[in-house]
Amino acid sequence: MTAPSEEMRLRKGERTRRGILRAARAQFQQLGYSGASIRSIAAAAEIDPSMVMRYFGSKEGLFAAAVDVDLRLPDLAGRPAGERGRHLVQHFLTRWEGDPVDDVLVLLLRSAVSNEAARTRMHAVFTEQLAVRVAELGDPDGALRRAGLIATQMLGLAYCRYVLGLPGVATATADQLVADLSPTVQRYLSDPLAECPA
Amino acid sequence: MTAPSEEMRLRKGERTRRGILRAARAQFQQLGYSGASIRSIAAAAEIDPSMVMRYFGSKEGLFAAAVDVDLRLPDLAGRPAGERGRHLVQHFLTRWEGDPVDDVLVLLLRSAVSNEAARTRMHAVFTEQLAVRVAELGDPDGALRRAGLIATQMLGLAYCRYVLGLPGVATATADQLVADLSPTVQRYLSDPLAECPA
DNA sequence: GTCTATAATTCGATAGAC
DNA sequence: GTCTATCGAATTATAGAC
Repeated sequence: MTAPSEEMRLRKGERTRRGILRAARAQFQQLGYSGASIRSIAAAAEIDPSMVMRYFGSKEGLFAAAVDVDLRLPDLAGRPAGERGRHLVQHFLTRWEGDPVDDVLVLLLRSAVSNEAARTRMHAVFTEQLAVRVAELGDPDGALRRAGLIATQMLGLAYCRYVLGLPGVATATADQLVADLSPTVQRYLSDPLAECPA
Repeated sequence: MTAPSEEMRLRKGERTRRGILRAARAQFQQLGYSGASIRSIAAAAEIDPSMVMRYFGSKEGLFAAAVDVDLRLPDLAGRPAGERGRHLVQHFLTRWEGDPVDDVLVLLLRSAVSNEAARTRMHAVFTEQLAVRVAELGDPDGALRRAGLIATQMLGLAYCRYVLGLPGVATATADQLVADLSPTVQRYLSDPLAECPA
């Protein structure tokens, strides 16, 4: 009989690695990039600080690994035009309500205010994931602006609800928010955009 | 003939104080609370680091002084109901476009992700300034939620345009943004809110 | 009021034993 | 793979000369 081995429960190294990443996300989220320290992250993960360096090379390497994110945006083109706004809002809220503290997009949101790498990553997520989905609906010229408008509303929601915990926003139910925000996103997806002045 | 004195050009202490505050806002905004240092702030203000301690007592004291903000929100009740959304969006954008880097609300927005004092201050601005204006329009029960919805849209805009510099948002003109966002804010001000589920 | 000097921490990163 | 020990740099804050 061989060791429990590679397949069953992950190799110990992989478990350690994930433990570090989880602790790192929590700390980067609460304290920002420079506020979090390798020492405190290691303490939270209950391992030695030198292990962090071994696995990720540097603090920057750890951060880059921590902010990898796939939004897994649903296909909107296959949906009735009138339901797309609601569907998109619902997708974000379902994802966030599951484990907001653990969601990488919220971490990116918090980190981007003081970290260039996080800003760059956020731009990539925006253009490669959100804008691409919007562009699939036609109006390729306006896709970037439509996606931008949607981003202002959805990132603003994440910021007010999960970062600030604003009274009127954090106390609302997810269903209320879906009902209130869906018409906005629906309009950004389908209504004519303002003309650019001469 | 007395000294040029207290009234004309401010006392030297006051000028120094303002210079420190201006430098501090710029650095806190770019680097976050822990990323900015008293030394670098003092260098930018071209004074000695110990002066900062003398004027503000500590880094926390300096920060608290730097994030004091008055939105100077216009009176909405005196306006035609249909123009309120546009008027409010226009107010924010005019203020931000003037000197976005220097605006204290954007500084608060950036700081609140990693600083408890900034979050607390943001809550106060929200309830004492925005929510109060919204409550003046009637529907006192829904005022907090309406104000919250407006906050998600306007703070989301500030975040995407001034913090992230997102392609579709940062490249738009202020007039385009006013046109695109006004209907949203107008709806949050006046449309019926979603019912709270049983 | 303004500066120098420095105390007291804390940080990221490295070297090397086991 | 995991740990101890430590370096060098940067930080906040204080004490005191002028």
